Amino acid sequence: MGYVSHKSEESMEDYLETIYILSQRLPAVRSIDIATERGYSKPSVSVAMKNLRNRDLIIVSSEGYITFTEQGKKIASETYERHMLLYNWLVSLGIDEETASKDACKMEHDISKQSFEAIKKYILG
Amino acid sequence: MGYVSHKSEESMEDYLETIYILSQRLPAVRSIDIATERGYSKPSVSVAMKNLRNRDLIIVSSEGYITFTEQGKKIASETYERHMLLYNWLVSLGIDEETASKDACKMEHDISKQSFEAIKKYILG
DNA sequence: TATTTAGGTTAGTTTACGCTAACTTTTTTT
DNA sequence: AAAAAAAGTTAGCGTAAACTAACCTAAATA
Repeated sequence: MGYVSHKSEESMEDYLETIYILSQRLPAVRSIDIATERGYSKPSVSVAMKNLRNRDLIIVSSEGYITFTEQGKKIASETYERHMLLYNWLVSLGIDEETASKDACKMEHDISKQSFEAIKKYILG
Repeated sequence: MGYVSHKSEESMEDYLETIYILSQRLPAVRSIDIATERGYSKPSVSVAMKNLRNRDLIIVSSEGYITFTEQGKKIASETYERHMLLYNWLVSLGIDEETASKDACKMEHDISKQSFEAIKKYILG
């Protein structure tokens, strides 16, 4: 019945990627760290974490520490890998780091697995 | 005061690109043609055209025929050029046409002018 | 100890952009 | 000429994802 949004998972992937990056930089990741990193309000992150929890992509301890589930880690690391591939490629083409990062941040959500693998093979081989 | 969406102009660019493509295929472009092409309802297109009109990107005649303003044509052709560049590149990497088109459709909105020019130079040179 | 600060949540708002329902007007068909 | 179809509009709905305001709890500080 009625209209069902076909919104992509862009926002979810971005959150997971942010957690992934922060967990390499910090001993533990909390909602507030994500809010600070992304420039979002606490409630925005709180709600987003609730959604990730409901989708079984993260686990939040009673102290508020965030870790991945198997599934969540898979999406996070894949998104990060896409980002780095596109970023490194753009930088190698002479794009400045800030622009390359911004563009990669957007493109990373758009490419199919097929295109990703093809680009990877093309760039690395 | 309050929250202001920082949504990109993706939807607007998509509509302009569709009009651009349809105007190469049809003698004249109407709202209904856009709705059919994109699989959108008439009201969705009607509202979108009102927005494009308000932004001075298109002109709609009293008969309902849609043409570009200078500005609108610029955005439309640039978006289309990005699409074709990315599409041709992905196809050249061995991606099937349908996947290449889908991916290009999304990526075309994401790359900065800088990255676009660099990719262009890289692919064509 | 009292107060402040930090972190998190809930409730309600905004904007974008799809949708359906219902209307008008014009054109086509019977 | 009457009815049906085609094109467009307006009004109101649903969802995602940001926001602020206001609240709670626990830890740090004065």
